[in-house]
Amino acid sequence: MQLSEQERVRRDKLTTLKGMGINPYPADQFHYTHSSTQVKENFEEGKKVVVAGRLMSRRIQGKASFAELQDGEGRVQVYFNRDEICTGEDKTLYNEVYKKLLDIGDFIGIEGELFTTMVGEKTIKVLDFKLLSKSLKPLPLPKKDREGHEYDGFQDAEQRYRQRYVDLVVNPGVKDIFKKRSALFTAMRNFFNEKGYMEVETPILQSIPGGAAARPFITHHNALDIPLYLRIANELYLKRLIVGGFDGVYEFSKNFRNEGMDRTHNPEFTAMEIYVSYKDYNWMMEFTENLLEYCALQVNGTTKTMFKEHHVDFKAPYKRVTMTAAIIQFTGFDITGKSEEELRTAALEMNLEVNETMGKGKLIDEIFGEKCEGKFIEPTFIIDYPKEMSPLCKEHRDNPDLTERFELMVCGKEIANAYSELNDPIEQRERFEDQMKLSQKGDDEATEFIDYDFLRALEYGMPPTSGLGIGMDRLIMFLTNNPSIQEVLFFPQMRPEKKKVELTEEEKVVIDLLKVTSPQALEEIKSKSELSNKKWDKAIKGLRTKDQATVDKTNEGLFVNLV
RNA sequence: GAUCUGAUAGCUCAGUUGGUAGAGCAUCUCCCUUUUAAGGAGAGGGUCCUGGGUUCGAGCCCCAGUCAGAUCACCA
Repeated sequence: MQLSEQERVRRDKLTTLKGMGINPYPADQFHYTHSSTQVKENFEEGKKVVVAGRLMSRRIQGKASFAELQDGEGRVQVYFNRDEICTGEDKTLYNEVYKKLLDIGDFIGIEGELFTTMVGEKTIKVLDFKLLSKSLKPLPLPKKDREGHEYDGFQDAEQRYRQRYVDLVVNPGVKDIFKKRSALFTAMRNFFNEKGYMEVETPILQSIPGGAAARPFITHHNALDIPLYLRIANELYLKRLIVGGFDGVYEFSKNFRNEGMDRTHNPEFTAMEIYVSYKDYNWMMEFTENLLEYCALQVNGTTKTMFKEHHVDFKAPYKRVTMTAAIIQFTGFDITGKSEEELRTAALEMNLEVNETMGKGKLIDEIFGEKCEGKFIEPTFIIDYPKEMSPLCKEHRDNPDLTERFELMVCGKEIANAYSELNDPIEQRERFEDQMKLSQKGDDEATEFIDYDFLRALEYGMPPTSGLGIGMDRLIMFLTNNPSIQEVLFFPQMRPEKKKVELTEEEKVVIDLLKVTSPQALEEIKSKSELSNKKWDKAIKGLRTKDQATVDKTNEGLFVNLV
């Protein structure tokens, strides 16, 4: 392993510590009495405390030193004085252990008493300390001056996401995002549980990926010898539970979609779905706005928030705009009663990219998406979607072309989607079949599987039900003013880091030959390499175990491939 | 998938027309008892993302690639 000088120095210190009889990774529990915030909030001059944390900065001035200790809640200043720590003749603990063998990043436990410095900083005077865990890699050290300007920040997005642990240690704002994320989940759970709805779990491995139209990840179950799909949605399973007789069920659902990645899409993301029996989408709208108002308050302490340049207020109630009205408002075009051809012509006149595979629903969605969606900044319910793009939604009670569906738009983005759920099993079957036709026509967003077990469940009877789905990642992006989904996920998906592989001299010879042409006939490359049989064998086996090359047997013979 | 931008010390970043690789912080050594981004003095630390090419000579120019970011496309 290639070590930097600083890493070697820290390993040497580790050895020295062990040589002095100090265990750098002790096993025993460390009993602390106060957290950093408790120290500051319940501050009393002269009070004895025991604290633990990571050493984050040091200012050494000879026989005295100030340092900062960081724990789960924040930082507190500690004061090391040689003669306080080493009361006798032996000054090793201060001169050697503290000054020379500790580093920024080490975890230590401290026993001390509180005092206020001349500059007024609440501080712990160290009477004794103990190394709890030695850190072998130097942390980046961002610093802030009095005006809040940051120096030497750890800001490179790639490094921050790949090494989130470092990001969290060093950038306190990052921790706050995830505390808020957790607070949001707690708030929703409380809101639902208080109303008597039950949190449930449904399968992530599904033999039919249903409930949405999206490209699934596929895997294989060996014992059953069948394909299984990672869920793209949990909707159909939650409705089965409503059929089974629960009044309200909800699930925070990790969903997986094998589609593009960008700052608003991660291959796995979290949705919350809730289904409540005997309700309709009008009830659900009111429920949703109350829910979001409550969540915003719990997370931020206020319903008002900023997202980029937009001021957003989650205070209920929100405006309701029909999709038809929205399209008229922004394009002047009335979609009511229009045929597929008329819609396509209108879309073309608006310079939208449309094609023959698009049905009515898709065309309307395109017009809405391009011309209207981005215009709704304040939370707004868009209601009454065309039937064709909502295969799981009940037909509108007043208009058979529409469905009882709403989406909640915030800052031009969808964050919630809800229906009066379709519970007519015969119509549901027809809608699925229509989707199949769209799919065969080439619409890759249409559902291509029919879940017959779900239809069977509906045939037993599902009460009138309203369902709501909320994109949790998106919502937390809005509540924390983060335009990138990667900032609100602890570990966003990244391309794997390429490990640099150490190759032997013989292996390098073969790789260099493969770089010229690949695949190459085994006998040919072997003679070109001019290696002995034994060395050749070792080299090619080495390359195969290091995943640098493969040997493939074809009708033409054996070939070596560069990976 | 397309376009643009970027990758240099542990971190943040300079690097001129192609001519010995730089700064601040961090690290190491020495001095220093109430500081708060930053006390003083000195020292060490580099696969300039990778692989080719041009050239007497490449961190810099050319080609190919890797990774990331932004914009777009895609996305119930």
